[in-house]
Formats: sequence, C-alpha cells, structure tokens
Amino acid sequence: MPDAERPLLPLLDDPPRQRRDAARNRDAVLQAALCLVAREGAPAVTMESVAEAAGVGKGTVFRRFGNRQGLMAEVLHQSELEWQASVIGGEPPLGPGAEPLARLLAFGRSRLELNLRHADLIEAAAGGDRRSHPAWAFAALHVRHLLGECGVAGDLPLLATALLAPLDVTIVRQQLREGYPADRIVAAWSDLARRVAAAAD
Amino acid sequence: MPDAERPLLPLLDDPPRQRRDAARNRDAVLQAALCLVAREGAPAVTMESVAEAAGVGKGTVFRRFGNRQGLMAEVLHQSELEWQASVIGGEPPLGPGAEPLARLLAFGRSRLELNLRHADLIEAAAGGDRRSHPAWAFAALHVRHLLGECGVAGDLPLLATALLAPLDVTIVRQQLREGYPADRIVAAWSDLARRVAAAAD
DNA sequence: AATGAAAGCGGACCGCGGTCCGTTTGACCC
DNA sequence: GGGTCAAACGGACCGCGGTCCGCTTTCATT
Repeated sequence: MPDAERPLLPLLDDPPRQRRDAARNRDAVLQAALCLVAREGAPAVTMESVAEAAGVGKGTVFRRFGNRQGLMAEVLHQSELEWQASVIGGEPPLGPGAEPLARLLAFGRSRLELNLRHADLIEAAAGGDRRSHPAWAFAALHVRHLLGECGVAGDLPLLATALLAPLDVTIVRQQLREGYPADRIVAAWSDLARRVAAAAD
Repeated sequence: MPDAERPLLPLLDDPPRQRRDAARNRDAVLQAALCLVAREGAPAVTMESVAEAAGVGKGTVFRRFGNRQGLMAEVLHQSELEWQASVIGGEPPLGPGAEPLARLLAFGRSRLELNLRHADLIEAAAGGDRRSHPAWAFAALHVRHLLGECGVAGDLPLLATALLAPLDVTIVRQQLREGYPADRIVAAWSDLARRVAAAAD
C-alpha cells in the first residue's frame, strides 16, 4: 500500500531506497524465522533452515540481519509489540491510570513472566549487549518514567537499569533452578522496588 | 607434595582416585589455558590451541573440562582467588574491620572494577548460568552476609542477588558504551545499596 | 528497447566447538 | 613379569555460524 503514495510524494523516500527483491526477501526470511521459532523453539532454528524455508540462500539471510542474534532480535521484537502496547495503553495497573508505584510493581511481575516465556528467544537474541535491544530500551525508559512519577530523586536512568537487572532471564532462571519459587522472586523484587521508590514523596 | 602423604594416609583418598596421566594432563591443560589467556586474551584462545600447547589431543581437553565455558570457568577461578582472599582477610574497608555498610560500598566498587578487568574471561566462562560459577556464589554469599550485618530485614539471598545483578559485565559495559562515566555508575550503585540497607537499624 | 552500473544473490568454503570410537596406558592382581 | 580391564587418549569427523566472490537482477537513463 505505500506504493500508491510513491508517485505523489517522490521527495520523501528517495535517499536509500532498497531494491524490491531485497525487501521481498527480507520479509520472507523474517516470516520464515517467526514460523520456525514458533514451531521448533529458538535453539533448534539454524540459519540454514531459515534460509531454506524462505527460499533464499544463506548469504542473503546474513546480509539482511547481520548474524543469528540480529535475526533473533528482530523475531523477538515482533513478539514483544503486543506487550509493549499493553504497558503503554492497556488496563491498569500495568497500563496508565493506576498509582505509579502500583504500576511499577505490576510491571515487574509482568516483565518477569514475559522474560521466562520468551527465555530462549531472549538468550538467542542476546549478544554481549542484550541491553541495546529495543525491548530492553523500552523497559528501561518506562521504569525510569515511573520512578520519576514516584518522586524518586537520584540518577534515574541508572537506577532504572539497576531495577531491571535482577529480572534478567539468566538470573531468574538460576534462582528457579536453585529452588526459589516464582512468587518469592516476585516478592523480593517488589520489596526492592519499594525500597528504591520509598526515598521520596 | 601431597604425594608424600599418600602412603601414610592410604585410607582417605582411595574412592575415586584418578589415573596419574589424567591428573598430569588436566594440569598441563589448565596451565596452557592460563598462559594463553594471559597472552592473547580469552576470545582468541581456541580449544585446539590449548590442546596443542598442552601437548594433548582435543578430546582430552573436552573430557576434563566439559566444554569451553568449563575450561574458562576454571581459568577465571584461578584469577579470582587473590581478590577473594582480600575480601575475606584483606585491608578495610574491603576486608573485615570496617562498618558493614562501608564494606558493602567498597565491595561494589571493587567488584565492578574486577568485572571490567576480567570482562572477556567472565563472558567466555558464562554459560546460560553465569551465576553458578564459584566466583558469583562467593560474591552473593558475601553481600548477603554484609546485608545481614547491616540489620536488613527481608529476603536476604534474593536481595543480595538483586544488588549483584547491576554489576554484571554486560550491563556495565553497555552503560559505559552509552556514555555514563564509571564514577557515576559506582555512585548510582552506592545509592542503590544505601537504599536497600537503609530500611533497618 | 538497449545499456551500464551497482545492489543483491547464493552456495562453496572456512574455522571452531563438540562428539565418537578404535587404540593406548596405567593400575591392580596373580 | 604377565594378564586383565577399565580409564583415558587423540584425531578424524560433524554441524553450525559466518565470509567471500563470481554471477544475476533491478533500475535509472537514454
């Protein structure tokens, strides 16, 4: 559908326009990856299998997405959109309308659940910098915003990161493996969040 | 030197005694790995190069250490011994003798420095479970202990993990990459630690 | 329609982590 | 010493991530 506008606004999209086959292939690869990950789980999906399912060569997959992490990051991004929408505009207490602290606590529980649900994908998408992923940036920004609304004084971006850190998949998984029940992990995180948010107001 | 005692105390070490060549090879591999990592950095060290340097076959390296992470974990362990000693018995404020809160703050700064210094090695040793490594377990236990001495009430083991989490290599590296200076990261962590420790007493 | 150039393509190729299995070595007993 | 057996060895082998380069497709221009 954007094609229909092209002739009418030829000035806006010209600089780096990409060839049509490139766009088509990129889309095919992403769809194939999405499908394969859903069906077989991220760890079982190889770059070659994605290429084959998309009907392209292996080189094409790497050209479009850089490496395995890049591809998985894109898949993860698709899977996170719905959740992000419900944080921004969904029901309270996760969405807007509740007290900031209540939203923060709901956020923690919800994010922890999601981290576990997408665990394999997150780990597959995680390079040395799991935190440069859009999903992480979104979460960090949101926590920072809520802390601000709670009236917390201090280094908000770094405090936000510090609050997010213990929710990380690898940490939570390890805690579960050590026998801590999920409820207790959530409770401990809530405790932490309250301590951080308590300093002000 | 333990050899000298063997004949005198034949009862203590018999159950799973390992063959002499096995022990010798394990040692040679570890030495070679230590040396190579120091000289070329962890990322550049391949399992095959370690095997060759140790004068053994590749299979032997894998048999002794399981996989690359296992080997790197062992190398890391060696590198952390000195620091652990200085935490347990070194000078205050890191070592014993200072106030618990002061020790905690000193611990954070010191651990952060060490994480950066050993960054490559830590990442190489990190499997899905970076936190099952002895070095991590040691740190967690120590923080838990200090929190207890601070009079903190709550879920100490999980709070300790939560405090440790933001010191993780990948997080700190990302923050540096985003332009936050190291001092500020340390300050933010100290702030966090104080908020956690402030609830009691 | 013809043409030139560059963006894109794909599969042969490489290196490394990890496995497998036939062979060797060391420990223990006679 | 000789015999036996399990533990250990080592290198050929495999699969996957990632690169490279000669060939093809697209698109702007005329």
